[in-house]
Amino acid sequence: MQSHASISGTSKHAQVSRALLNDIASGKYAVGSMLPSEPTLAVAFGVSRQTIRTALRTLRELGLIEGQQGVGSFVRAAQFTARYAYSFDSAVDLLQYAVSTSVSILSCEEISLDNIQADRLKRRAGERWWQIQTVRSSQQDHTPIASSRILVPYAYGSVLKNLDQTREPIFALIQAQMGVTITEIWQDITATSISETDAPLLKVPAGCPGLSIERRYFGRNGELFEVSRSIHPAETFNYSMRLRLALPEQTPAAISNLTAHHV
Amino acid sequence: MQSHASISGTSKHAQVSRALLNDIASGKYAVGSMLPSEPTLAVAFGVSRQTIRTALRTLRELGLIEGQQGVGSFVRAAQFTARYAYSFDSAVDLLQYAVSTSVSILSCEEISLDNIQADRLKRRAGERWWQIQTVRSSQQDHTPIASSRILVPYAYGSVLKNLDQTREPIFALIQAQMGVTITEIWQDITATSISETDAPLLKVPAGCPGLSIERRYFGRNGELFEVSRSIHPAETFNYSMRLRLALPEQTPAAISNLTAHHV
DNA sequence: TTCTATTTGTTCGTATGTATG
DNA sequence: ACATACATACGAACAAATAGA
Repeated sequence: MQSHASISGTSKHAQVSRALLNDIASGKYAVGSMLPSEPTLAVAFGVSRQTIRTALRTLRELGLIEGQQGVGSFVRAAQFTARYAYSFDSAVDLLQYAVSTSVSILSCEEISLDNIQADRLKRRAGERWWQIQTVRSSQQDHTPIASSRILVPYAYGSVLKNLDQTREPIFALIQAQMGVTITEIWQDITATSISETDAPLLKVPAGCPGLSIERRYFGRNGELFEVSRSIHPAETFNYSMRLRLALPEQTPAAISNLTAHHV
Repeated sequence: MQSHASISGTSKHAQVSRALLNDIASGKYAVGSMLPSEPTLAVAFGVSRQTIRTALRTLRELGLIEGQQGVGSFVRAAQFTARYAYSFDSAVDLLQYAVSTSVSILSCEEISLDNIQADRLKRRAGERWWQIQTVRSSQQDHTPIASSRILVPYAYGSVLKNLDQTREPIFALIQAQMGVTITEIWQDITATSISETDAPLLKVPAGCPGLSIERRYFGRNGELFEVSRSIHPAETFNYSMRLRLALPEQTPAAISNLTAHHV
């Protein structure tokens, strides 16, 4: 009945995502602005809403857009260009130091976000989250390495059971037990003065310089799964990484989908 | 008409992908074997083929299975090892703050490595290098952002001519003028107390917390092209990055280290 | 506060296209 | 030629979240 033929060799959704990719790169849809609604795009491109959704999913996987239920899809980034790439294996590298360290859980409690927290997380004040406080120390000499404050949405509280009996990081527990995938981590590194509350935990004088690493773990659709903030004493912690020049062959698979659909 | 109810809160395709994830991990579907066909799975799970496809796409994105048209879906791996990649465009991100800042060159002189420097660079003491000292400030309010000490091998001294007239980072100059390619960057981030010498440059009291970023630029054969160390005042500088889940096809060969070393 | 319209998310059914054996 | 299997596409409906009246 309908013409399902691929006119130019590539699929319709690939053509649509390619067109939108260009529109975003060219600034027609600026970063931060909203895309037209899916039904609108469907009419504009002359395809079904499902096809539009397939195209938008590609852009979402590239990190270019983000969909929000009840609101729309907004542009997150104009380009996905990788020249140097830093990659790591979550279990091995991200918490590599975990193997020679031990964690003690100071507290694990239900909290309501106050205004400051809500503002920082871009959430609503009063939302219920779990808050875990831990101190990580060296297993050899028991030197404190990090004081961490971890926030987990209330709905994921079940992963916190038997927390002291597992050695896995919480984001790994959420992935395994809740069946979700963490696709993006935002990491902010700053230097701070170690606060009065952290100083005794880290066994250093208050006011000492410390390295603060805040991480936010996001899922496929931008859901926030965990927020952690760790304070490390300056003398005992060094964050080092190696960045390698990314070869052009290593472009994301989704892009090759757009250009040459079949090899 | 139909029962679209979410039984346990999560979507059906998420439940299906989770179930298949377990089946693959448990060995019910061995690596190299084929999954049942999509219609078969649809009947088995009591969902539509579309839902099965959504679940299979998740597994495909995780690199666990691979679909082949006309054949079926193969199991590629039993376990999902997450790999996150941080990618950036050298000019945009690595020195992104350069666009709204200005650099003043305090000194540019020839030095001989002393024992401490030689040890840190893993070079011989007495080697001749160029040393450049700069201060970077905001163009708006002239707030100091970074005090940098940059070392360049004596042989590359020619790129330092007219240094104050260019806005490009030195590693880019070396690449362009010496015809080499920087393939690897090592980056170490630590918190320190701002020293007596840096404090006046950054217009902060000595002893304040500061973020130290040391970078080493290597060529294809491991040649060291540049070493830079920047000290940033804690209040004005925040090193943030976004790590995205890397698709298995990409497999960037980068190595990273996250270490806690003790003095 | 409640109601309503809008928008994305999910799911179903159905049909056709394309690659494989 | 034929059957099988995945890939693509359309239409329709409901669910959930949101924004505004």
